[in-house]
Amino acid sequence: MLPEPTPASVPEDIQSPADEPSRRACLTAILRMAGMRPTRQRLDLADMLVGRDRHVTAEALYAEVGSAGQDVSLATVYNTLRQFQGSGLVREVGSEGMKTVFDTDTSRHHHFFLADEERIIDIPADWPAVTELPGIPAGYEVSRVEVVVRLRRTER
Amino acid sequence: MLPEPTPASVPEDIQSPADEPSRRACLTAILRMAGMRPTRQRLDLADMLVGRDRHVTAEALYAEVGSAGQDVSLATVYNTLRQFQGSGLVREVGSEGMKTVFDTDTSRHHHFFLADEERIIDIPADWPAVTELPGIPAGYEVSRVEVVVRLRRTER
DNA sequence: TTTATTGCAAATAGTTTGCAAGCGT
DNA sequence: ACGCTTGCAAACTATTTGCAATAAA
Repeated sequence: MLPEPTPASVPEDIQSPADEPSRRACLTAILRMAGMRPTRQRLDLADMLVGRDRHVTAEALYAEVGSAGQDVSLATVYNTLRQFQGSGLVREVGSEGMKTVFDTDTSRHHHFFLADEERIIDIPADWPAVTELPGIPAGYEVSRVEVVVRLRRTER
Repeated sequence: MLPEPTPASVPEDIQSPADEPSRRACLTAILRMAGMRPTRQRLDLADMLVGRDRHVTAEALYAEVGSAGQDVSLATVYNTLRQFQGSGLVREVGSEGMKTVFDTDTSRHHHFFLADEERIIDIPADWPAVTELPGIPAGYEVSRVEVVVRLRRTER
């Protein structure tokens, strides 16, 4: 998806992985493509996220960036994560809005989630949602399987 | 699951549905069974929830109970919903904790959720999670299907 | 009368925002 | 220089909690 950046000359006085300079160049290109100025803080954050396989909270990323010597304010971490989200660099997990929703039907069933209307509808319990489970990590057992089918209004 | 309450004599000077008094008796029994004192506010809240098919937020329930003339403080609504949840009278929907989690992998895939450890693990994208969709309400289209497999440590 | 429950206000947690100062182009 | 970004603090939203007053057993 990304063009390999031209390998720049690599100085040796860097304590990070060997491909660090070209990685920075790559990240700069990505930010530009997304219409964002490649500021120091955006590069630092992108560095910890792009191409890595992670699940992070704003708070955790803030702590991490801080302990790495770089310095990015918490507000900027929040704002930058939202910008990255807007550009498809990261994706929000779960998050059915911020309020807790309680369901009076406590039996096994799944949900339609109408984001635009802040509304939740039950999917009938007899729907064969998940017929086969993925391999569970050792030492764990399934406590609940929840399927959320997010709906949006059809255009026109 | 509940024994039918003995049908009490039903006075006629009540503006609620005809079975209201026996319903209150039933709710009282439920609260007692759950080890809660059947206070006025708990009965009022249980009345709007038990046996009805609803998805409510604390805020919405508070507004509703207020506009119904009864009066329950917001804090009590919150606390009572948690108590009801503990007794299995209601169930929390979704809610993977309160912090927003961002995933650096933006491709289609699902998640294991380890509640105890505040940790999320990707389920490999090739897992055939949902083979068949439920009937979608008219006027809507699916924007995303998300499966959360909640795991807990196996005891011992 | 003893113990549970309520309501209020204050505390907390997570996140967003306004605005002056600073950086990228 | 011009405009986007940052950082700080204050604002906000959702929820919990401490505690004195009150109601249930």
